[in-house]
Order: sequence, then structure tokens, then C-alpha cells
Amino acid sequence: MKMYHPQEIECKWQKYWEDQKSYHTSIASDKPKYYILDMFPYPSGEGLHVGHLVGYIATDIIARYKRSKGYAVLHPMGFDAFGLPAEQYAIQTGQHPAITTANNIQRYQQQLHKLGLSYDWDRAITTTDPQYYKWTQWIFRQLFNSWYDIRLQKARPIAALITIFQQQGNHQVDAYCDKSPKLFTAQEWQQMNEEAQQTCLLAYRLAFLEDTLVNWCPELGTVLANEEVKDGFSERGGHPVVRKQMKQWSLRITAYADRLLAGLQKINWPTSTKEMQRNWIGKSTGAEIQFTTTGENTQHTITAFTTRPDTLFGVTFLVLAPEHPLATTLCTPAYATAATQYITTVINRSERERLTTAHKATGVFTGVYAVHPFTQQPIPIWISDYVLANYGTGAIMGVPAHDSRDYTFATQFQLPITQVIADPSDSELPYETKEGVLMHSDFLNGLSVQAATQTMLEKLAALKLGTPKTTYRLRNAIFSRQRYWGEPFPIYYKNTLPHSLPTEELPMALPSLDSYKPTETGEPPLGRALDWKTKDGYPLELNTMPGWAGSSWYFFRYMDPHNRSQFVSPEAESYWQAVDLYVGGAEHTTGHLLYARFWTKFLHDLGYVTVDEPFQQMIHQGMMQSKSNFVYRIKGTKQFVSYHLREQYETTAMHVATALVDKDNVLQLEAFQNWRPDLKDATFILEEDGQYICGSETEKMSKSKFNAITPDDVINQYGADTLRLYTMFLGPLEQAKLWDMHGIEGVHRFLIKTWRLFYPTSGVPFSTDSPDEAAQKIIHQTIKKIGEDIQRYSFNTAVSNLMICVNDLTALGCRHRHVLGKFLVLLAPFAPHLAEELWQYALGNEASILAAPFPEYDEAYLQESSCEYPIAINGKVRTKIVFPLTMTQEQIETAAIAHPDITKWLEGKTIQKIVVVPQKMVNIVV
RNA sequence: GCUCGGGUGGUGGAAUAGGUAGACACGCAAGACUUAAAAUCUUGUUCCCCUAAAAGAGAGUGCGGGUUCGAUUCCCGCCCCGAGUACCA
Repeated sequence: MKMYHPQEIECKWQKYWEDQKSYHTSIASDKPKYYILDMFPYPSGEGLHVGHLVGYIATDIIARYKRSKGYAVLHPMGFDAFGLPAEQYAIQTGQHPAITTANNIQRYQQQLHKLGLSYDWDRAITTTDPQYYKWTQWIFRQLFNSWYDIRLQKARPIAALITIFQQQGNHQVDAYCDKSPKLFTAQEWQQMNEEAQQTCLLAYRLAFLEDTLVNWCPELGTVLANEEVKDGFSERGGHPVVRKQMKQWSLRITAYADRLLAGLQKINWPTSTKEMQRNWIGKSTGAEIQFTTTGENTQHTITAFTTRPDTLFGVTFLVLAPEHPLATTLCTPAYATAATQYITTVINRSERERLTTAHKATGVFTGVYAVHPFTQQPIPIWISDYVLANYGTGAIMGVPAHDSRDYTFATQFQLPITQVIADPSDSELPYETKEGVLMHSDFLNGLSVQAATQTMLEKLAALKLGTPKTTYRLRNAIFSRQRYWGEPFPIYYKNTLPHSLPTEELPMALPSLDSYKPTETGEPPLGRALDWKTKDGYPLELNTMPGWAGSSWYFFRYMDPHNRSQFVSPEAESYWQAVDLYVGGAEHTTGHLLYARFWTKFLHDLGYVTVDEPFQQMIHQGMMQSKSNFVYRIKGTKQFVSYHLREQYETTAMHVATALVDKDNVLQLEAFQNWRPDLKDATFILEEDGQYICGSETEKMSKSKFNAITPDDVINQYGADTLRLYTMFLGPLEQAKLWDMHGIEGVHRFLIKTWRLFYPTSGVPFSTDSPDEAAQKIIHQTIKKIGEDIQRYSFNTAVSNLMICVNDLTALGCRHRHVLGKFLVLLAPFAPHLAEELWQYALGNEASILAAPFPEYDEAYLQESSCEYPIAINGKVRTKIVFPLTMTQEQIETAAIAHPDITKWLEGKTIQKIVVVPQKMVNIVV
């Protein structure tokens, strides 16, 4: 009898599939297409752990299933390889990040290869490859040379804008641009020199230079995007982040805010993810209202944005953001010193400090009043950092009765509070609900919130005091990084104005440097490059692009990865279209997933792609958790105290490798001392029984918590098929799962049982007779279930159903070649190596199982001739009776109440009703 | 605080359209094989009461209500856990 040795057969078939080019994908116009994509991984130095694999295994099962259903399946993999860790390593060691990256990629590929994943590796792409980033630069160049036409709701080439400027100036242009662009006539435009013209155009480009307040991370020496900063610290590395004014490249994603919002309705994504994008875009409608200051000499106009114009009569103060242009100039001399001091401290405060003091209201009075547009009452103007400079207009009208933040501020500084909406429940102020009737509001009195808003907007418009306005929380995306390991910008400067390099000069490759640190003068690392200038001697851009540049369009490149003349050919793009199913982490919701949608819409506008949403359906795999262990170090010493005694000392908890801890959390002391050089002379305070007990917690699996399980160890012990199956068997794809090795024996035993079904101890040969009813029923039921389970991504139940099938066929002693062959095709997407081995060697098929079509089930074999009915009395099941399906409802009723197990419950009671649900159950109501 | 998930045996989980709660697997217990152990196989395993055992009775899907002949599933109110978000006017 042959034994199941996964390590032998898995290597053999992996090589076979590679040699046969089994996963080669091409356009097959006679077949329907299916594009299934995993999120672009960053190849970190730590390699993969089993948590990363959940998604890869799931997509592989679907890809294999879809192929066996006759689809042309695009299932590629590649690497998003620019990024900070390789560069930090380069700064420390001097090793070029390209070498680090290549090593890491190789390790990833080996790990993925050992899992038997069916990627078409000929289509693999890497963002750091100049032949790839050539096109990232090319797309950036298109963004630089485009503007957004609001009337047509699409991006257009900058040449079209120049034509408009030549003919009519920019007074009539309806475009997304800088806040107040310089206005000019056609004649003025024509008289401008090139420099002046370029300055004007820059205000309209979709990729533009801008002085902005950025998240500066001194430790990393670079700026970070909003979503790369968590609680005032950098997401990578956890370094502090401060706010700083810098000239940066930005992308005008805000032009697409409305389309990014509307597009969510067309795509099949988790509601939570859509909701998060909606909140991130943060569309709010309201009005901008003008307030004029009182004062003898100078009168200023302050424009405030509000979503509640209906509460205008409740305004008791105005607040300016500290960064507001008027904040420094408005104050009366008596208040100016205090105000300037406040503004300086607040602006220099780091993001971190702002957050920790967020709950406290701070601010200063300017000494100046504005006039209420209707009551003509004076309204004090304050400055406070609870108003954000870059949202709305940077100025708000304070309505303390109906806004909690304004309420806190008013209470703090004893400003008056005027209630203007009657609260039906009469609860405490502030009353923020949009229900109720207006009061103390002159011409609005008695109106509902909705009607009052409408009336107020009309009145403001008529008196030219305000206009309806929609704002977005979404900011333009800062696109410069002061780093080496990223795509260089295809940009050079002429008299400090940016120009794009001609496309023939792309790719613009990264230069080699002697060091990857910033220059002594604080310039980015590219400042060290010799001859970093164009042929004509113009200086090139020193910043590089952020990590998300390459991942914003990679899904198109897989369609046509070797194209030298286009980023994707129209033929390939129109065949593969959007990704049908995208599987990856939810943590990319407000970053990658938003930027990829933005770039797709932009490329669509310019006519380069037909789709305008990149990912039709999206699923997030749940995170993998694992038990992590802690030891407790007495502060300032190398002494470690056991779990139960830790409270007697002042200790810090420290993660310890779970490999050094047994299942009862007992630490292996010697192994711990040898774990790291600095622990060599560690000493311990032990429990009474002489053991060191570690603390334990369930946490997200990660190398830094020392609780990661690498696939390599599992594969060495059980084989890739067992790992694939077990990862799916743990629970639903989208749910967080706890990895523990206990259950893996169960799925491994299942594969051994499967093996024995084909190589039984009895040695009975396979039969080619037509299978018996019982075997047919089992296999057809399983075909139905597996198909349904895969289609609803329920892989854990699919594995269960495969187990049930093997259990049943084993009990039956099934030897039918026909039935067993069908079973292998069902098993193949989950455990491809074992299925191929048994298909070719046990059953003696000549062709690969990959060519076998997914079996169809025959309804005829699923028909039952009878059904077991649970018989319930008042909903409680009392007995079960088998009835033939030919029985009528009346016959079932009569039989049920005549059954001895039932009659004893009916004694002395009257039957009120009998419910018979065909093929389900019977309920007797007494 | 807000938004979105989720609470089912000792454990992971199943129940796809309101119809037998606990599939499948782990663990545990007993037995077979073995000199013995491991491996393998067989049987049992929601809890509680009763019983020598069988049989039987009751409770039960976070808690409290509701709709229904019937609710893990639908509705209302609460509690707990997890994730995301944070002055966006």
C-alpha cells in the first residue's frame, strides 16, 4: 500500500505545472473572462506568515474553480516594492535598496510557490522596475498636463485650457483650481511671458505644486499623507509627526470627490468600506455667509461656512482658525499681543499635542466685532484652534445652542447662548437634532428646520449675503516624498517653474548615490546625485513619489505587462475590463482603494481605459490572530518576574517569542537567555513551583509581536495542501480568526483518508460499472454543495462538505472510478497537489486534472422518495416519523395524530390547528 | 462620542427563503489493536434532572420584551466584545 507523503508529491507537481506552463493566461475571445486579484503586497524582509495567506488561498480556489467552469481567468501577482523599510535599511547599512528588495521578492516568490498557487508568473510586475515605473511617470505626466472641466465633469488636456485662455481669458472657466486664481483676459494672457503663463497654468493642473501645511516626520526625513499618520505618529516606525509649511506636489483628487462618491453605488463592496470612503470624502451641503466687521477705518468681510443656515439667528460669536489670513491682522492693539502669542504656540504645536489637548477649549478674543446680517447686533470675533484652517473657509459662526463644540467654547468663555429651535423633548442644550420649530428667529419663526434652511438660503441669495455651498472633507493628496526609494518625478525646473520631461525620455531612472540620507543642506537624497539635470542643464525634481503611486494603476498593467509602447493596450483592457473580485485588507480603504479609483477615473476621462471603476467586487479577508506571550522586566534591570508575582514590582511587559513558551505558558529559561545576546545574563524571579509563567494575549499575528507562524514550518510538517485546507477551514473568510495548531490534525487526517479511498488496504481494483444509487447521491449532493459554497465564498463549509463526502464514500467502500474522479475535480481547487497525484497516478488519467471541467450535478440523484418529519406539539419536537413524499397533507395529519408517541400528548386536549410544511415539519397546536 | 461588524457546547465553527439548533473538526472519555506507547480504528460527548442502565422530563443561540402555529434567523429596548474614526461646523 502506498502512503501519503505530501512533501514528495507537492514538489513534483509544482515543477510539472511550471514546466507545462499550466497557468499561462491569454485573451480568449471565445471564453468569458474573469479577473481575480489579490492586493499588491509589499515584500518586507520578514517574509510571509500564515495570516497573509488567507486571501491568496481563497483567490486561488476561486481562480481554479472559474477555470474549470470554462472562464479565461486572469490571476496575477506582483510586488509593490518601493517603500520605507528597504530605504531605512539602506541608510543603516549602505546596501542599495534594490538589492534588499530583490532578495525579499525572491523569498516571497519561493514561499508563494511552495503553496501551489496558480499565478501566471510571466505577468509578474514590480513597481521598482524602470520598465514599470516608466508608466507611473507617464501617468503623472498626464496628470500634470491635465485640468478638470466642471461643466463636462471630466479631466481634459491642458492644451484645451490654453486655447480657452487665448480666446477668452479665465473669467468664464469653470474648473477645479487653486482657491483664488489670478484673473486675466485673453489679451492679458497673450501679453504674458512664458513664465507668467506657466504660473497661471499651475493653478489648474491636476498635479500641481502648492505651499501646504504638511505632516513632517523628522525621524524619517519626509512628509506623510494623512492616512500614513496615526494618532500623531508615523504609521511605519511610529515616529512623531509635526506640522510644517512646505512646497509640495499635490494631486487634485478633490475634483473627483463627487464622482468618487457616486461611483460607490455601482460597485459591490462591503457596506462598511463604502461607508468609510463616504465619511472620508465627507460631503456636506450648506452655505457660505458673509459677515462684515464694525470699525471706523477698515472693514473686513469674513466668510463662514455652515451646514445650518437655519440657525443664523442663534449666532453669538464668530471664530477664525489660527491660520486664517485675518487672524493676525484683525486684532485691535489691546488684544494683538495675546492673539499673536496664542497663534504662534498653536500653529507650532505638533499634531500629537493638538490631539491630547483636544477636549479643552482654548482661544483668544480679537477685540473686534462683526455685525449680524439681520439683527445688526454686534458679534464678537474669536480665534481658536477648534476651527480647522483647511476645511470650509477657516471661519465659522458660533451657534452654541445647537452645536456641541460651539457650546463648549461658549461655556468656557462665558459667551451668550441663544436657542433658536424648540426642542420637543426639552432636554439639555446643546440641541443638535434637525427636528423642531424655529423660534427667536424673526422671519423664520414657526418654520421647520428644513423649511427654514430653504427660506434662509433664498433670503441670503436675494440680499447677496451668502450663497449655497458644498464642501468636502477630502483634501488634495500630497504627492512628494523627500526620499530616495520611490519613482523620480518626470519634472525639471526652468526659473523655478516646473515643466514635464518629454515622454521619449521616460523612464527617468533613479541615479546611484553614495548615501541615502538627506543632504547637509536638508535637501532630499536625490540632491546628492551628480548631474541630476536635463540635457539642457535644467535641474530635475529632487522629491520622489509616494508608495501609493505605483499601486494606483497596477491592475491595468497585469493585462498587458510587457507592452513597451503603452501602459496597456486597448485590446487587452477592453477584454479584461475591471477586476471582478478584489481580495485584500480593509486597512487600505482610505488610501490605496480611493487613489486607485481616482486614477482609473482620470485615465478613463482621457480615453485610455474604458472602465471608470477598477474593482467591481471587493472582499476583505479577516485578520489572523495568534497567541502572543509576555515576560515582565523589572524596570532598569535584567531581572524578569513571573506572571503571578509581577504586581509586586514595577515592571514593563515585553513580547517574547512564542516558540520559547510551552502550551501552559511556561518559559524555557535557557532558550530565553540564548534568544538574544542582551538576555544572556538575564535572571528570573520564579513562581513557588520553580517555573517562570508568561502572560499571554490574543493579538494580530505579526513579526514584531513574535507570534507569527511562517508557512514554511507548517508545509515541512504537513504539506501545502493541509495548510491550504486548514487556513480555509478555520472559519469564514471575512471574519477574524485565531490560529492555533491544534485543529490542523483534523484536516491532515482528512487528506490521509482521501488517499486511502484511492489506495485502500483491501486492494480492491477500481470499477467502471455504473455506480450505485447511494454513491451517486453522495457525489451529486457534494457537487451541488461545493459549487454553491465556492460561489458564496464559504470555503470553511466547502471543506466540511468535502470531508462529509469522503466519510460517506469510505463507509460505502466506494470503488467507482466515475464517482472518485468527480470527487477529485471538486477537491482540486482546495488541495491541487493531492488531487493531481491521485488523478494521474491512482486513476491513471493522462492529462492534468486542471483540464477537467467542473462536474455538473443531476437533480435526479438528489430526489428523495420519503422525508423524515419532525412532529412538534406547540413547537416542541416530540417525535420523528418518515413519510413517503406521495402522501397528501391530510394523510400526514391523520398519520401524525395517530402515532403512539403523539397520542399520549394529545390526551385531554383539543387540537386547534395542524400546520404541515411539505418536506419540512409538522406542528400540532393544542 | 460617532460609524460598521460580532456575541451559538470545553474549543474553532454550521444552520443558504422563519421550519429537527450544535453539521464538520478539535478536545475529552471509554473500548479495540499493541509487551507498552504512539499512530490508527470504533463508540459516546449542549447543559441539567431522573435512572444500575435503558427510557423519559426540563432548560437552552449575550439580556429583556414583541410578532408568529413555530424565531439563532424578523421588530423594539438594553449589555458586552472587536475594528475604524475623531473637533470636518
